[in-house]
Amino acid sequence: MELESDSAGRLRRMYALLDARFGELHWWPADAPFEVVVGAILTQNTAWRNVTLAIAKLKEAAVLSPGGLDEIGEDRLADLIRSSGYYRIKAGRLKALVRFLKEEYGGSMDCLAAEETVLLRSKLLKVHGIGEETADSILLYACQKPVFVVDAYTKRILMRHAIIDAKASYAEVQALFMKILPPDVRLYNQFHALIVNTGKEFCRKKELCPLCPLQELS
DNA sequence: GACCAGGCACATC
DNA sequence: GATGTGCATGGT
Repeated sequence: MELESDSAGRLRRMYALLDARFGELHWWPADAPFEVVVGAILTQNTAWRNVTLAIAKLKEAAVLSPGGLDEIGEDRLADLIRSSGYYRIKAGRLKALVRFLKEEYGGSMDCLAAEETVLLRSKLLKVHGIGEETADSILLYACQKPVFVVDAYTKRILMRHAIIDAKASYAEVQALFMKILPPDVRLYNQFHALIVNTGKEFCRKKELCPLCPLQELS
């Protein structure tokens, strides 16, 4: 229990430090909920910069919509998203996603977002190519559900500050945040954005973080 | 030229 | 359940 409350305090301190350092980040960078969903798949194990190029291609081809992606051929789709890497895999995943959206919600993001959170999460996880992080990104950033998103940066930063160990599961890390923080969409959104910003800038895989705003945590 | 990036599915033990 | 591997581009 003592360890538990210690983690709670450090997570709150972490939020305060990063929020003071970066300010309001206004995530996810997208124009519409459906663009969030597409971006969530395209950014799997991929630098965001490469995703923006692919999104631009989809917009240019006027297919960045449920109907557009449903109509387009998978080979053509793969070609448009080439810059995001794993493009054949991701073309199949986008196809699976729009098929799901069409069959379950008539292609409407509003209907998707109106679904009850726990049920929607379990349904998303059954879609080919959607794992826990992608599902939670969709829930939080496209559907405004209070679900905390855990990614590689989250685990890396928490490990560097000895708040979790290497074998902590996705569910365990997520539960840690959600037990400590109130179920607030704006808070979860901002905290995750702060973590990713910090990870990109100060906490890359093979670097220590001499200028990291989290120095004083450890 | 190696290393890395906002994962996931699948095979194998 | 844990571990290993394929998928692929573009920036540093």
